[in-house]
Amino acid sequence: VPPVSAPRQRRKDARPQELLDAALEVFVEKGFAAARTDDVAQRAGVSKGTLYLYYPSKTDLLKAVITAKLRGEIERGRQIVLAHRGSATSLMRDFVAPWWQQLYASPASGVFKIMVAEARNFPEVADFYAREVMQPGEEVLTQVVQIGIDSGEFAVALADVKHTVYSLLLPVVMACIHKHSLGACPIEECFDPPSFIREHIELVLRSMGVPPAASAPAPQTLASA
Amino acid sequence: VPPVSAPRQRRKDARPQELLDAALEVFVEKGFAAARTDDVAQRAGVSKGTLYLYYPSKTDLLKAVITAKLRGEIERGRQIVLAHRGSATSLMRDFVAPWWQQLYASPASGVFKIMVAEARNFPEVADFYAREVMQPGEEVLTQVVQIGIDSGEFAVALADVKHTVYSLLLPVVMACIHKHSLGACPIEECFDPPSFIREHIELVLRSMGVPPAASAPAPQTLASA
Amino acid sequence: VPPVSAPRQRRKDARPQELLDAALEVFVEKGFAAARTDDVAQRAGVSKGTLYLYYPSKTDLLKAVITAKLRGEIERGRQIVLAHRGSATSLMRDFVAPWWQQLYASPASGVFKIMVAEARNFPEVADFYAREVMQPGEEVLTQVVQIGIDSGEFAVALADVKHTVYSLLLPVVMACIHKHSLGACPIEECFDPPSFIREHIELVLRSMGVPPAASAPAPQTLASA
Amino acid sequence: VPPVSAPRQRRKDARPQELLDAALEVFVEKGFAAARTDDVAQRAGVSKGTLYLYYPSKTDLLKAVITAKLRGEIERGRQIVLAHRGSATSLMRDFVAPWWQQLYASPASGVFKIMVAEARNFPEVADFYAREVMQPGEEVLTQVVQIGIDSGEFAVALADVKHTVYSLLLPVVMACIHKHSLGACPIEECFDPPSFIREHIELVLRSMGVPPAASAPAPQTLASA
DNA sequence: AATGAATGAGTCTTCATTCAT
DNA sequence: GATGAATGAAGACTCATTCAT
Repeated sequence: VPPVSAPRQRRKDARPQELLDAALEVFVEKGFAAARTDDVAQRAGVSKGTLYLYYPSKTDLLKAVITAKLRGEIERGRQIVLAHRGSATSLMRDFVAPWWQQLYASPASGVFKIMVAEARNFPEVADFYAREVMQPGEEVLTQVVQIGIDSGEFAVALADVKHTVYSLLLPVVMACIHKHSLGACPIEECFDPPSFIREHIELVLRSMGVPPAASAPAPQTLASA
Repeated sequence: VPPVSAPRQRRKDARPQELLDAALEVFVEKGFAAARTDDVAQRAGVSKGTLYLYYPSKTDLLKAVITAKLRGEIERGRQIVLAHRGSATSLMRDFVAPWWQQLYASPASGVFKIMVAEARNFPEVADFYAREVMQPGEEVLTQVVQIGIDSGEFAVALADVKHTVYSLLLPVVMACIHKHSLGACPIEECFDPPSFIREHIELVLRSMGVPPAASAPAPQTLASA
Repeated sequence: VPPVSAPRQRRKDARPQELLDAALEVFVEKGFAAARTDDVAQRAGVSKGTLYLYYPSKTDLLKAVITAKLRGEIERGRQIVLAHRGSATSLMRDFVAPWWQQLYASPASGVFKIMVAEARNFPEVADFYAREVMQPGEEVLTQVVQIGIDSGEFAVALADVKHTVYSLLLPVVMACIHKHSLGACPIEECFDPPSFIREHIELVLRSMGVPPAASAPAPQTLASA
Repeated sequence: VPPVSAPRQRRKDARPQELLDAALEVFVEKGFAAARTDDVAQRAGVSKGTLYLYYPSKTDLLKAVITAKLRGEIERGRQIVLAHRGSATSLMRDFVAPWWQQLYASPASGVFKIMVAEARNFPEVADFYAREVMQPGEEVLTQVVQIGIDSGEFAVALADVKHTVYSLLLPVVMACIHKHSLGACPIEECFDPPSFIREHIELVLRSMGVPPAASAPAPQTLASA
């Protein structure tokens, strides 16, 4: 009786994902242009030739990395907002914050660094990112803020909603980028991203007139999510 | 007969600066690894060989670009704070905002993109940046916030001052980076950075309990919406 | 119950020949160096690995193609001459011409192109070709011409018999080569090889003092003009 | 006083031709696909990089070799025919024969081998060859034969002129190709191309009813041209 | 000081060949 | 026998750097 699934076959199915993981690591570490395809292959545990069995060129690998790693993240955010039934404040504190904390913690956070570095060299990738990531991402957050305004929770009368969304979002994206650039250098630094994300959201809520959360333990609970 | 200070002489003295300007442009556009020294030389109007008369290698050129373009910016910020005698709120609205708006508008804003992309590949550059740019930059802003707290203008009881500074600063850095990556791609986008910077500062001030500016600023804020 | 001679078995026996056919096609089309073993295998309807079950290397495949495809052709020519009992003129018109027309029409004509291209890279193949194809080929034709001279049909007093044979043979070989190089390109061209072969033989006969064919052949010649 | 023309500069001007010569040699020897750019560069006495300063790719080098080496040859033939005032027979014996003998002897003869091998892989090159070499070449010969027919020297009533031209031309082209394939292999062979070319032309003339040249020494004189 | 021709190490990519299934 | 995933050596091409002029 032969084993149910031969390792060779299982390998073949897993390869594309393994290669994407390896490529993400190397591209984030070195930058796309400075990354060697050898390194990607080696980190995935295969030879250089194997890489080309799955992706026809280094550039195609880049595109695959970016699209594969981001599609899911945005959809997760949209689901959170669609499913929520409570207050906008709770949505921010109990769902947006953990979502971002997990995004920051995951390797996918590196994609922002790649995007920023390579957008001008690969216009198609930039198009994809603008259309499939940035736009839906902004829409989700705009919806959250709008819910808060409509319910009277948030007071943003004086400010542009779009700019509020940027004030809310950009620091998180910047934190993701920082994690993989200066944050990865051996420089002493006391920066706790989960806390920062939580407090930043709190700061924006405060700016919209939302009073601080009732008790102290609450934030700690969120941090563990 | 006074020497006419031949244009050639003037040219020669200006060379290093012209080369730095060209290098900044090309590095920001293509990324350091993908940038060709040919392009830098050509954009500076000299031959490739001439470049090497002034900078011994591409990497040295990178270091020179980063150090030369940022030193002044930080010092400007420090001077603003040191010289200021009025309220912290006014400091934010009347000095920090214009400073950042000018930084955003200047080519120096591109250095953030280069830094983010190359920090891990050039640890010495990262060290310089952390020591000479990030740390002083944070100090200056921390000082401003502290002035506001000490004078009773700002209420940041629940939040870490460091995190408040990050909430204040990161969106601006992110905007600078965006300007030179996706913002430079031919994608339709309605984003007015000077307005955003002003409103973002206002948002942070509001989060610290500072009431909106009396009369003049408000219409401007609305007008930009 | 008689065994039905499973198609698989028949297939297996035919494999080597099918592979040679496919290899000939691909080598003639692309040239040996530019031909990919993948293409050969695919055109033969097998996997790349199977190719190596039958031929130990690409070079061995080349050798097999050349030897297999030419051995028969020469032998056919020799048999024609040996078996013939009539005049040398009739031998040329009624047997050599059809033989060459068939050779031109068959895929084997492509071997000349391969040989010409690869002789210097594969001296052993060149040796085989010189010994097994060119020499016997020349011998057969020399014999035909000699028969004509001996019988008084042909007058070649001033010319070397060897050169006469070359004058007779080279255009046909060249036509075969042309068929698979420029003749295969989408270039408008009005060239009818069977007519040319017939007329070329007639030209050489005329140069040896043989009068044009009496009645039947002439109209055919004119018709093709 | 510096030397009038620096060797560096003189070198630069000569490089393209030196590279073409080297490329022709290597392409003819190995075939285009099997030829290594390193070999071409080395044979021209430069480094691989230098090759790419003058020709942007291996394919462009191929095109340049073919066009550069053949343009002149055809023009030479046309000039011969245009300038001639004597009999068509003398044109053939005294001008076409030496022209072909020189072509055979020159490195340019190798271009036929390259063309035959690469026509299908490089349609543009095939187009150029068909338009700029084959067509004018045929035209020139057709003109010669037509002159002979019109003046009553040649009797080709029964044969197609086009086919007569092919009978005349193809053996010479085939001889050129042979020189660089099997003829270049270490195979004993007694083949004297200049004699063959002379006798082949004589054979074709004879087929058109032209009597042999008056005296024996004449051919020898032609051979020395 | 300035030039730009030349270099050659380095990288992406291909493909003949192998071998576990 | 048959397959096709995997390999890695080889080759086209790039580009930072040098140096003769």
